[in-house]
Amino acid sequence: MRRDEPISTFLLAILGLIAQAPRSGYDLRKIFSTTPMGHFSSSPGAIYPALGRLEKMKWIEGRIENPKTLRPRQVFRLAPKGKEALTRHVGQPVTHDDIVWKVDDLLLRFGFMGDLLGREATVQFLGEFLARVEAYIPVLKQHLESLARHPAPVPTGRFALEHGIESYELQARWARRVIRELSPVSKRRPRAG
Amino acid sequence: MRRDEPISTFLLAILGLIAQAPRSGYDLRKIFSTTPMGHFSSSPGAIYPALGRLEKMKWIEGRIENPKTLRPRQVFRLAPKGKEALTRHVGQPVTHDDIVWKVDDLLLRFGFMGDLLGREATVQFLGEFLARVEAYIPVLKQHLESLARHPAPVPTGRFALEHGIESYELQARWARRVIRELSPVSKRRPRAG
DNA sequence: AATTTCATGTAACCAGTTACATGATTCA
DNA sequence: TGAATCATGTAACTGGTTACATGAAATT
Repeated sequence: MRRDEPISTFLLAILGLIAQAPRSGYDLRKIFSTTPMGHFSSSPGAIYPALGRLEKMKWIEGRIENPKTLRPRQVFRLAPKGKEALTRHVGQPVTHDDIVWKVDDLLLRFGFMGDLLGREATVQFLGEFLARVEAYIPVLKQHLESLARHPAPVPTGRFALEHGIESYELQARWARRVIRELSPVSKRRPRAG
Repeated sequence: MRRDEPISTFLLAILGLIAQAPRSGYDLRKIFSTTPMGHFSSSPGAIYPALGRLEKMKWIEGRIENPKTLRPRQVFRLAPKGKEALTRHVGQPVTHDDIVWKVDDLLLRFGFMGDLLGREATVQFLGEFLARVEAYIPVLKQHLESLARHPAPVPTGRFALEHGIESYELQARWARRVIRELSPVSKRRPRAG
């Protein structure tokens, strides 16, 4: 078995967007530069070579729309190989390192997951996510304590770490909420009485 | 006037840490790999060349500790030019783009700011940060509304965006709290009665 | 005696940034 | 008529990743 080629956050974004609907390089640029999705800025020098690579790997395929014009618009759609790779990637288990170094990536994977994996797998993903986050918070609090032992006149370092901790706590709350909303309530039991 | 050479998040982290105390490449690697500070992973292939560049720019200067051994430990301290550049960089005004694409960078700047700029400038920075965040939240809510108009069976995209909005709301609360804590309360007025 | 930790670095590769280039079409 | 938008791309540069390499000192 060949090992999976790793999918960077940037490629993930491109693949995910193309999975939602066929798109051109220009479409992607617009999305990256105008919507909250994708704070990966995107210059043509990043997008077009990436699309070229994905096409060469047979993960996407381009179809030229107006063949006669000089610079015809080329729309890419996801090829079976790409769909397989993308699906496998977003469904990967959540690791500790993901939580510490790649939250953005996790959130992006989550954002595309609904259509690709369905409800059950999504809930499972959130469960793993929640467990990892809950395990990490105490570690951060430990660091905070040792930081607090060296007081500074303007302790911005400590405040920054507190911000980090609060962020993870928020993520845990968010995950719990979404799990709840995605779990079948078997038609919300009517109030007794 | 020569334009400032831009300081990447990675260089910022290195400079800020060296500003706190003289450190070797190895020290930095340890910090990046073991503490919550710096989710910029750091391989030697990133750290050592970066230190080399900073030294060539005269922003830091290295002092070799055990000159006789084959691989002597080299400890870097911040040079005046580096301190000036770092101070200028962290004190830069908070822009909209920072809020959207470089929150990590902002938090890092904030974390180092206490020692470099003092209380007043820090509070001002937080004020700008808060204003930008408060201005951005409605924009995100707008996007959320338009997303909500295309319902999906498992709307993970919508949930991801909600996560983003909640994060910014948290940041606003955090900023308000820290501003409060850093503002001189003129000795907390004793309760009347 | 073997493993881990301290400590620094290089080389090949890959990918992203910036700036440049082209030219049609639509709008003011 | 001039500006903005649509639309795609290349070239030079820079910097980060991975993997490799070296070897002393401390620990087990």
